[in-house]
Amino acid sequence: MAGKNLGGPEADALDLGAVFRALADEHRRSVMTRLAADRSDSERGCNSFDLPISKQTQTHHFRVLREAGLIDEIDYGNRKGVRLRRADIEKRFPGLLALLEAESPGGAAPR
Amino acid sequence: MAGKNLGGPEADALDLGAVFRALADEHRRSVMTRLAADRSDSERGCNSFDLPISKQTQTHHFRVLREAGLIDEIDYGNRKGVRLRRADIEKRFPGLLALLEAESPGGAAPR
DNA sequence: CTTCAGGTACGATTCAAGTCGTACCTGAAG
DNA sequence: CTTCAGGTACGACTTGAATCGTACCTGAAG
Repeated sequence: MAGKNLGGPEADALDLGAVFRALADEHRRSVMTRLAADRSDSERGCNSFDLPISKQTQTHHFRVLREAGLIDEIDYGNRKGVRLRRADIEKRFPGLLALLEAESPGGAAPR
Repeated sequence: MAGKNLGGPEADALDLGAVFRALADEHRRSVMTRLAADRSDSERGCNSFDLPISKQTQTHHFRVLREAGLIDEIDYGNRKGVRLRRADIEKRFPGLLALLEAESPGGAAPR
């Protein structure tokens, strides 16, 4: 029952180019914006984002995010979980998640 | 003699998607990394970056950076100047330039 | 004036990326 | 067992972006 975590790069190995390429796509940025705005960092289902694209394309986008080191994907066989790698991102690229959070619909307010 | 400043978006109109798309390219990110690391924010020539690409392609890349609102281009007719829009970027996307500066060859040292 | 370096405009080419169709796998629920 | 929803693998298509060739413009220096 315990899903296995699909591999991604180590925290130190995160590449800014890969991160920017990942965030250049609107759908992926939408996912990251919502993940950054959710401070609970709870594991979420892949279809909790209501992306207006086919499931094959969703698979592709989540894979890109994982290979960029931005999320963890937990494979349960017939479903999949997604979790933001907040600590690793914050350590390697401090401030990046704040930029994304500021793009959240209700998240532009400075604190 | 006074070059005219080629237009770009206003500070408030900077789009994070366009910025990420601009920074996704290695050559453009190389330019921005060096601009971010140079705290003098002086105007620089376009060929002061030693990009290993043709001049037509350089024109294309600098245009993308300008249209994303990251740089100003000053047209003198037969040459061109480039200046980082540090204040506007810092206002709209605080911390972004620090991320780029950290990628600078000698700029990874935390303060 | 002519020459020349820096830059642009336009088009063509090449390549990467987003998208989806078809087929298949996986685990849970009947 | 069968059924079904969620997900993946593979291939094909399409679009956008990076690159460059050719031609032309601009201003400065002879």
